[in-house]
This record gives sequence, structure tokens and C-alpha cells, in this order.
Amino acid sequence: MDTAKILREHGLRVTPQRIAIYEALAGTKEHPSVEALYDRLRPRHPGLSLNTIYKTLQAFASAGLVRKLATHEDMHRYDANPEPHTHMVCIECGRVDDLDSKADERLAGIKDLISNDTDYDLVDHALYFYGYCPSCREKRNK
Amino acid sequence: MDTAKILREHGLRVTPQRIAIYEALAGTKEHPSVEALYDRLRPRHPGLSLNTIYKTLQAFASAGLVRKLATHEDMHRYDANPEPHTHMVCIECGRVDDLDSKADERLAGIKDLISNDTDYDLVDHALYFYGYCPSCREKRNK
DNA sequence: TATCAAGAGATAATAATTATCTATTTTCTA
DNA sequence: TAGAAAATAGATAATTATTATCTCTTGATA
Repeated sequence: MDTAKILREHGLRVTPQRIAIYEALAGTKEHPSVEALYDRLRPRHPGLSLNTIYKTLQAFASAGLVRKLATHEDMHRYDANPEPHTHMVCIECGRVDDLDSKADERLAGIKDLISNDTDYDLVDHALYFYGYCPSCREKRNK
Repeated sequence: MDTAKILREHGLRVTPQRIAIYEALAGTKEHPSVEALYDRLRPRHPGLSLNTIYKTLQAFASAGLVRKLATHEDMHRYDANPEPHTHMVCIECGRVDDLDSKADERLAGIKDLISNDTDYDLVDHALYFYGYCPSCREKRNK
């Protein structure tokens, strides 16, 4: 995929930093925080600052290119997939996974289901499940 | 309802501050932040500190008496109803409402629906809808 | 009612996030 | 394709929600 093209299609300027940040986020399933992205990018992009990552992700989120997650940790995480989809959050280690896509499809109609029952004009939704991830579950069972 | 009894049933000590904080939260549908609770309580409880409200709500949440909400604002809000239920968040003014209970009932089975499709041990979930509340919607249509 | 753990309040510390300011770089146009 | 206008990057400093610490007081229980 052509990252520059994706950025332009969202009305965003193209810079080497933005390309690097977007590709780092799109290339992982880990829903990283700003700090985590910074650590990952620093080896190949020594000049890049935390501040730039903050501002860039904010611009991406406003443009609808990425999604900002609120997982009850003391910082936010980001997801290169901006479509509403379901996240699993481990309350032990903080890990965040996407719900298996087939299971998520069954929840796709949620917005339509309730849009008739509210006075709000809906534009988005977010569903989080909290629990113990496989590896933390195992540790607890010992 | 007897607030002292509710607190004791959740393994919490009873103090005048805790009673005041719980009743202030339970007596509103506005899902207030710590700061908002503080402003509301200060007139009748001049001694009460922000710190105490923070610590108290944290204790309440750990005991399963209240729910902490993450609405994408820069602070958290609290809900005296700890059961998983759906929240509507206005992306213009920040207002938070409960979804009409009848509509919410239709979503009650969500957890069971997906618990077979994940390796996580689920203990809780949260569903947020984002959009424009009735009064903000009206302003936008002008 | 005495004891003891836990809570309240004051103060200071943390840490994620944002604001500001200057130099640089894209993008758009002539 | 060069040049101007506008937005970006990066460095530094500032904000602010939230938590830690410490001492005194109070609630719960025997």
C-alpha cells in the first residue's frame, strides 16, 4: 500500500515522519501507546520527538485515519483501524487485542439496532470487553 | 435506601465523607467527574478535599460499588450504577447519558454472545456510543 | 470502652498531554 | 519549475489530572 497516498486521501500532508508513524502503527496488532511507538521508532528515526508523535496521531485521529482507544490505563492507545470494532482488554497486563473478526461481524448491526431508540445523532461507537488474556488466565489458575 | 448498609455490604467502612460522596453520585444522572462532585459537595462539606474524593471513588470502584467511565475527555467520570450498561457521549458538549433501559436490555446478551469466541476470561464490558445530544444537534442544524 | 487498622486531609510529587515559538519543509500557483 | 504561503517538526516549557506520602483522627470489633 502507498502510505503517502493514504495520507493525502485523508487531507493530510505527507512528511517522512508521518509516513514512519503511520507505518509503525499499521504494522502492528498491539495497539501501542505514544510511548511505545516512540521506543519503536527511535532506532531508525533518532530525530523524532515524542511531541511530534502526539501531534501527528492527533491529526490522524481528527482526519479519521486512526482510532484513539480509552482502555482505563493512564495513557491512551492507538489503532490504525478507524472502523468501529471490538477490543479485548486484559485487566492484568494491559494487553489489547481485536475481537476475532467473525465474532465481531455479529455485532456489526448494533448501531442500527439502537439508533431508533435514542435522541442522539450517532456517529460512532466503541465496545470494550475486559478480562484476563490467555497468558494471565493461566498464571491465575496455578 | 440505607447508604451505610450498602457501603458495609461492599466491605467498605462507613464515614460521613463516604456517605456524602456516595449519595451525591447516586443522586444524579449526570455521570459527574471528581471535580464536578467536589464542586457539588463543597457547600455542605467544606472540609472535604479533592484527594479524599479521588481515594474514595477508587475504593468504591475496587469494591464494585461504582463504575469508572472513560469517555475520551481529559478526566474520568463516575457512575453509581456498576452494572455494565450503555452510555451515550456527546462529542460536542461532553454530556453523558444512559441509553434508554429498554433499548439497553436488547444488548444484555452481548457478553454471552461472544464469550465462546475469545480466549479471554471475560469479567466486564463497556459500550459507548458517540454523537450529538439533542441540544447540540439542534444547534448544528441551524 | 480500648485497641488497632483504615480513613481524612494537607502537601508535595508524577506523568501524560498540550502550548508556544522558531526554523524547516510541503504544497500550490504563477 | 521557482517562489510564496501555510502548515509541520522539534525543542522547551507549562498544564493538569491523578497519585504518593505522612500525620492525625475515627470507625469497627473484641
